Amino acid sequence: MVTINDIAQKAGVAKSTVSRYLNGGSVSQKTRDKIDKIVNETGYSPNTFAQSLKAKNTKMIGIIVPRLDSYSANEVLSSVDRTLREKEYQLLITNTDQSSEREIENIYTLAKQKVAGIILMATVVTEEHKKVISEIDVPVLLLGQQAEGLHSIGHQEFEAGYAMGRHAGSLGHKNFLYFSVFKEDIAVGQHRANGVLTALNEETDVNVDIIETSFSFTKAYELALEILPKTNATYILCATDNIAMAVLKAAHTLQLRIPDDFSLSGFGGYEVTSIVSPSITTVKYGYKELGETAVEKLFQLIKGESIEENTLIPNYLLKRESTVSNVKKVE
Amino acid sequence: MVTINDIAQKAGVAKSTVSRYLNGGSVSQKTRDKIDKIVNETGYSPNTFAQSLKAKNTKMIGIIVPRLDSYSANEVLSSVDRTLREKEYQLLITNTDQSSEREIENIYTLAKQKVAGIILMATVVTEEHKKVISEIDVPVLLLGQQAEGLHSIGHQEFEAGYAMGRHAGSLGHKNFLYFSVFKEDIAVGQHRANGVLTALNEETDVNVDIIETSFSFTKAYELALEILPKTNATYILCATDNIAMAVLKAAHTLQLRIPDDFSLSGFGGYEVTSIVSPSITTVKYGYKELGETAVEKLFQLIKGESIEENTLIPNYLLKRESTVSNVKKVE
DNA sequence: GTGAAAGCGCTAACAG
DNA sequence: CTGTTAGCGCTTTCAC
Repeated sequence: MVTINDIAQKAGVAKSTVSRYLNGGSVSQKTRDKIDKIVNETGYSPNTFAQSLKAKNTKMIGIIVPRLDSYSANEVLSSVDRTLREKEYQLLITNTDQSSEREIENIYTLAKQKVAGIILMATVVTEEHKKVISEIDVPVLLLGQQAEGLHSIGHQEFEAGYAMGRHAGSLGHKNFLYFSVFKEDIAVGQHRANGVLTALNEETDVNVDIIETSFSFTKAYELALEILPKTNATYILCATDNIAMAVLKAAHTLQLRIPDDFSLSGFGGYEVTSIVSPSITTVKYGYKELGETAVEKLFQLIKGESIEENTLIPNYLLKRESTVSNVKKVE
Repeated sequence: MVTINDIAQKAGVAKSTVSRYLNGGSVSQKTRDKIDKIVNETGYSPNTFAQSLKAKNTKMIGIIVPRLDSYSANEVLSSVDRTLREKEYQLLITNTDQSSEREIENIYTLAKQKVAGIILMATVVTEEHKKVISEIDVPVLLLGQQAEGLHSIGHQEFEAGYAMGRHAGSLGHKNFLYFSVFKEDIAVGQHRANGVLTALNEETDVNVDIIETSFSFTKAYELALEILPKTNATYILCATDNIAMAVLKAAHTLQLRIPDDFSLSGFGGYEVTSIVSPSITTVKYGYKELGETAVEKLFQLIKGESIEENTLIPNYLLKRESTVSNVKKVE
């Protein structure tokens, strides 16, 4: 391994001069050229660890994701990665497999690695999270959820839910079924759901059943198999596209037709919703923008600038084949 | 920041003793307890960089992926991550956005970070790759491709192609269309394709058209829109599930029916192929096993053990609704 | 502009 | 078993 000492020696200068050369300090053109040559010859590249030892932090950003096999997580990941690369930062991705405990663990691990900042895609933010975050002195940006006292960025969940609720209501349906998720998930289980329910309650004579399921495709599928035969809903709203896909599959299994037997919609704007038939009405979230803005906000945090506690990214409704007017059936 | 010195001082021992305590050296129970207490009180955790400075390598494995938004990449990623965690290793994921140049770059970056080993999901392995890999002295395991002189692990591509070809042939079709990918991709563009063609050529009186497309959904979709109306094939094989999904969508757009107008199959075993209707015949690859075995092999490499140059993971055919016997149409 | 020297936090002989 | 003593490769004063 070639070190700064080797370079200094070969160039006949002190290693501090090489260090200056490396870090843009003042070095005469002559010395610079000399060192340049040696560095190129040897292919020298400074030892990141030795650098970090002094520097106290690195050009790395850590991101903690609940799962690697989720469309939305990957969209954000791609976007964050791209944005970071422009800034010559490295992304360190760690996966928690949806374990809250592992989230805490990973915050520590990343802090130890001296990442400059952490983006945390938590599902649920506990007191313990807050404690750990305050202990380490690395800025943390919450993504997708909010929590008091922590900086966060996320989607306009209420607005998304509301837009979808309006759409559903405007089609003249009266009986709705909403596949929601557990309330501990503030963003999806509360804000998104509230948006949906608020809009639906603005309609007259409507009946809304709410059923709680999880983000798991399989679980949602099994639940749908059980529920679909019993419900009289003519419009089924699902809290995520994933759940909507599960309901679609269940409908298929049960030989029910969408949108003839019932309308169906999801949330998320997953690509697959446009491929299946019928294509599924959904809300397209701004994952790319979310990733970009997250990085921007995190850097402001790192620089010590003060930013608003919570940033929300807009989204828009995509009306597709899976949702139709209820009037049709009456005709 | 609390350092080993602080601990040593507070415990009234030398820092080397603390170091030994940390690394499982021989320390008396009494001293151990004393240090234990201080460590817990202070929440001390050793500085990874200082450790790495000496150790010359870290408990991190780097993985270079061509894209973050691909099903197969994520399956492997999940599996590698899980396996690594059991060994208390961290995964450092870097993304190349399918740029070969960036692959080279990332190999360097990871080597500089002193990862213990690198898993490279390359699409094409150039001479430059080989050069770089030989320069750094970190073991590299190629995943999904093979190249002479490099250790690799991948799928049984030929066998997969052959199995699918047999299936297609056995259904009595005579006119086939194969959406392949560029030949530079050895695994998919050559081995998989060869498997398909070999099997198909064992049939009599068959006609196989080959059309080259890319891994991009959109590109495949547009190409399919153009090709489908012209072809007389009754069975369309696609090199990936992604391409198959694109063809499915194109068929939909063109109001063609699958499998009535033609049978369709993909490769990969993506979850979505079981959700759409008709469900799509595919080959289920062992992504999980691939990830696990990759880690295992990489660790053998790291330990300096010699392993076979190339390891292949088996897969199996999933017959679904999208492929039916040609005889049907004659009836 | 440049060099000498003092660490950064930790590990690893080497004595004792 | 434990303390002393060198470094690991690099950055950063502080004189010159």
